[in-house]
Amino acid sequence: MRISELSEQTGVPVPTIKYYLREGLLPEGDKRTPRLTDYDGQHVRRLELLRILRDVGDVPVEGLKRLVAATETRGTVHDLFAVAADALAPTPPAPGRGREETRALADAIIEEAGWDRVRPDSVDRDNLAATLELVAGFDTHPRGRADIAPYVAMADQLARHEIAALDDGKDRIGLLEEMIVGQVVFATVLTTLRRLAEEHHSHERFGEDRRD
Amino acid sequence: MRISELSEQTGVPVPTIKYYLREGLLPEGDKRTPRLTDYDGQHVRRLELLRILRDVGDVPVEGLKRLVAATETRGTVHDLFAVAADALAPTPPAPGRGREETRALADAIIEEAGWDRVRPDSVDRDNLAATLELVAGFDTHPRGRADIAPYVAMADQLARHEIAALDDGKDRIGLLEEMIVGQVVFATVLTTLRRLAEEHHSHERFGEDRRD
DNA sequence: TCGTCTAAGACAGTGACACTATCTAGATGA
DNA sequence: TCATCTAGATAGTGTCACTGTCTTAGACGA
Repeated sequence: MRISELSEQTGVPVPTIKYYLREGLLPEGDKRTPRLTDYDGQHVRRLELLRILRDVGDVPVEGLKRLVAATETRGTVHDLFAVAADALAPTPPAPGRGREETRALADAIIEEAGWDRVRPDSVDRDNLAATLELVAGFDTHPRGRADIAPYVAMADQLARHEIAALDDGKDRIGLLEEMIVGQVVFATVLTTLRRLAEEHHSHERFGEDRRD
Repeated sequence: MRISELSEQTGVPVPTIKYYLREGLLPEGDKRTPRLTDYDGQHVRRLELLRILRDVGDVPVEGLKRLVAATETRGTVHDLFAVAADALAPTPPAPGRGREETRALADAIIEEAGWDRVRPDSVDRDNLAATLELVAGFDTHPRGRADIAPYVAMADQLARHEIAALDDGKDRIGLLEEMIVGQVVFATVLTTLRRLAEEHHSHERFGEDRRD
């Protein structure tokens, strides 16, 4: 398959494909001659995967690179997932004042949840701490563990469901793809559903409420 | 309070405050003379709110503008929330092929959830449809209602919890702020917690799994 | 074989976004 | 007094994710 065909089949413009090739997001095709390269179904699939992660999940190109690098991870499938989680997590903002405490709070939340398999240096420990730091000082919202507890329970449920739903017939990269797409797609879906559900449920409490 | 003080108290640079003033995100201060304007606690609070929405929730400036406009909404608090939900929702991408079906599927999901108070023209109906459209054709992931059902149940739980948690002592704008900050902050928190939970729970199933 | 098409690869340019900087004229205040 | 600050207008910056242009040269149908 030539690059123009690859472009037609996926809907991704040729210059964008070239860009992804340059960035190492898409493996090189089979170079038949210096002027003819052959692409195949593997490239089509990779391109579709990249587009879903970008368009649905807003994963930055930098994150996609980390994810591609993560596929090289040796060890168990669990190890692979852990590295991929870091790749997918946003880079935490530089700590401001109060990060020490929020980091301790984040660690306490994770411990209390019983998530003892989370690496001590997981990027998301810092992400959680950073979010708590940013909202500290704003009156409404999360002051301590109690406010977060319902979300911990929810996240736990979600994760169990998603891990259980993975298709055992796949190889490690297949499992990784399914996990990542699920994480990204359902994060978006859940956010949207939640806004819809809030619109619905606010009616019962505030449907007649005309307060100033 | 002068603009430099407002900047110090909030940590937002003066040029950024001027930018927000220009964009109408921050109300003008009290103009004592043509060269001296007085800002107060209301401005501090608004600035903190704007920063949380941008830094934690990645709400674009355009969305912040829609939100500010939404505060003018007459009618019930429920009406106010509905307009704010549209303001906070991303603008749906232009429909591609297959949008008709995914839109019908989105509507069916909402109906099946029993969310009959959602406006027929809610922006998030299109957002849900757009996401379903983008992942259609990728083998893993949401094919139909059954895949989405667990997320619908989860969103329903979340929304009930959050609506119930709102402080009844506030005025309509206070309620709106609490709702918005909660939505945005907890969406981020939940996404992070979920990645952490997946790292933990993947250990049980894949901790020894070294498949190729 | 000729002539047109298209590819690879290098590199420059674009557009959106969210600021950030500069400049001017005119107060303010130690 | 005079360095410092202000409002307001306008221009510039940095990042990100592409997108376009150009050159060289193989591919392929007539």
